Amino acid sequence: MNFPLFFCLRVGYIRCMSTPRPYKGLIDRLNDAGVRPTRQRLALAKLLFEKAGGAPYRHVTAEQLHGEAMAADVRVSLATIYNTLHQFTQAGLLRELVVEPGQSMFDTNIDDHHHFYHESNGTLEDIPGDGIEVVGIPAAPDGSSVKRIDVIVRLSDSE
Amino acid sequence: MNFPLFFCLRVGYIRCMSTPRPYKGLIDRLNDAGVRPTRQRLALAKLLFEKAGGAPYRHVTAEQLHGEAMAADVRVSLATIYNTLHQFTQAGLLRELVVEPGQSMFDTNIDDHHHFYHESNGTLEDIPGDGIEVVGIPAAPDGSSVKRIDVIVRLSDSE
DNA sequence: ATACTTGCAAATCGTTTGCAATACC
DNA sequence: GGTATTGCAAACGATTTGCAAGTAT
Repeated sequence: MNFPLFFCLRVGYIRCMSTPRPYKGLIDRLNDAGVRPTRQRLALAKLLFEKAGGAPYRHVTAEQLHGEAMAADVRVSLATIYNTLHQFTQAGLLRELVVEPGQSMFDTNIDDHHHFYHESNGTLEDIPGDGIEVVGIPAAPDGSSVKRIDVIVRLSDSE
Repeated sequence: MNFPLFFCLRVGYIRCMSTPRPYKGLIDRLNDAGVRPTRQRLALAKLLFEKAGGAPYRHVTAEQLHGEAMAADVRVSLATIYNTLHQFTQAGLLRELVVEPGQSMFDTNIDDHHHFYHESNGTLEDIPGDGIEVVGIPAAPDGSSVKRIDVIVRLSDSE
């Protein structure tokens, strides 16, 4: 009779996610992307994909996500954060952005779109894909093809 | 009588730069930019601004430049390379680009222009400023102004 | 049962810094 | 001569890796 074990698990789950029907949807999402839905990956997916305050998407660094995980009582090592972010990126769930030397940001918006970068506070803001367009790109040289275009509009405080 | 000393200096110079009238022009350039034309800064400026094979401009990393300096028998520490690259950038002689996580590139072209990035070999290629245009940028939010727009066209080898 | 994941701690990489020695004007 | 610059080696932060222990299917 493994009731006690089962009970423990439930408690663990409830503590981790704080919403009634927590990981439903996320599990499918991870499975569809081909990443095994482990406890920590689900917890991070929840933070990434469901915890966008008002905004539809998020831009986070590994350290930030780690901090959020700690705050949410989800014990995940930083190494796992990095692994997970890269796995998600490879699986097409995230997009990695480099805006400043020294650290990567991960964007939960994987559609074509571009970014404002607020230099004052290191924050990124989406520019909707149809709000901007790049024209006049010369043909890609020789045997290469365009994989993606990144546009970063760098903003500095000024009135 | 300091003839011998003078002689040594000449030899040093000739060894360092291998062209008859070596730093003329570069000295002015550094002075105009407000950086003192020291021996190592001149040597690096020479590598940066005069050693572009056929292309008008260069994209180098700190490590690359250090390697070139070594190869040219110019003894400069890596720390000085970094210092110099940042001083040149601040002085408006270079432009810093971040294309991949983990390292910065420095571009000797400071005019408005954008880049192809060849993911296969980590190489950057200029797209002339008038060969590309970004249209439809929403107004900069609140009290901020556009400082600069970076467009990176990422290329991957195909077929 | 087996292969995949995780955590930890150490290693690595690019970059920065403190400070004594040196070079510039 | 006085200040700016350099080199070295150590410090640093972000990221990665190796490996033993834990977890998913």
